[in-house]
Amino acid sequence: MTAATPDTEPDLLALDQQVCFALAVAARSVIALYRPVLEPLGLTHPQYLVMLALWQHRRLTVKELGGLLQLDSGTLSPLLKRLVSVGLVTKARDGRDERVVVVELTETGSALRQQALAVPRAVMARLRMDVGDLVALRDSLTSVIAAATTAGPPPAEQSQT
Amino acid sequence: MTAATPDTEPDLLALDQQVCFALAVAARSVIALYRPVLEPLGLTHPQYLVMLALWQHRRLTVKELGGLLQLDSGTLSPLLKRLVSVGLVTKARDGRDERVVVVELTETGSALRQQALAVPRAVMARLRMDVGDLVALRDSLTSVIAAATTAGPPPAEQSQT
DNA sequence: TGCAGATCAATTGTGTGCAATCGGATTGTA
DNA sequence: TACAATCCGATTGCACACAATTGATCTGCA
Repeated sequence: MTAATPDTEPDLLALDQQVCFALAVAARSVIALYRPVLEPLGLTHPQYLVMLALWQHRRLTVKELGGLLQLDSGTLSPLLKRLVSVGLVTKARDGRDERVVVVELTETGSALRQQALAVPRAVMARLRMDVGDLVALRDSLTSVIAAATTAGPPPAEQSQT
Repeated sequence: MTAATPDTEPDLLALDQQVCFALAVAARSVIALYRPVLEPLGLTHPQYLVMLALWQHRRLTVKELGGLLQLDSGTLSPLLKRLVSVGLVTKARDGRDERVVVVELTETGSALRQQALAVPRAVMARLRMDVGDLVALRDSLTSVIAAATTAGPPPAEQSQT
């Protein structure tokens, strides 16, 4: 039980640090689990996420990709450049709006999906974990993402000047 | 739309991807919450974690730091170099074992703790989130970290020792 | 004593991730 | 038609994060 004493402050502060540190370590650990599985495909984890988005949508602008993956162009530009260099995707400016760059799968990129289908199972094999725990984790993560992304800066600053 | 069909295989595979992606996004989002709070202290989030460890232990070897934070020397070396350059910590080789590098707080580094005490509260103010959800998240994360770090490569290789 | 193997930190190279800025293109407005 | 504001992606600079290698040191064993 959570002792409902008025002085719960210290616990909350400690909890915050535990959660953030655990979040960072967990993300790195799970991504590390993907590494050997993705290595035969020649993909890093972020590249795998980009390919997942393209396998689903076939054709996306850089901005759309950034929205889906929560990444900006500073990260996506070099990443896509590498995917282009290995022949998995193509980049081309949209004729109707020359500002927009459309990313599209190549034949090779589409074909890679077949090998990628085995990835989730392989990762799950390494991460032997209770399904219920996994569902609970996903729900918790959804809450944090919502709280962290909607939360404006602090509560609200009184305008001064 | 969570269809509870007896053929749960596809759902599990999809869930797996959601979890890992959500983990990456959540970690980045929460670390982004720390950024403006840590900025007045002149610290990045990984640097803040190193300082937290030193405020607690006062004196640690690079290896001990790596064990506590789950980071290797390739990450810690340049990070510590920056903390040394701004005068928060010192590095010195151990006299008894010249391979070991001992990291220690300077006066400035110790004094910074006073300002850092306000950090958790400020982050919690930005992350307006139910405490129960936070506890659930921490517990879930603990499970994943345990599962991801203890899990050897694939299921099991035939012993060859 | 002497040497092979292990340990530890640093370094190098690659790949994200983010802030800030730039240049080209489009859109709204006068 | 001009022109300012906006939008979009690329680029630059900095800071992790990890694999692989290197160099210095220590330890165990013959």
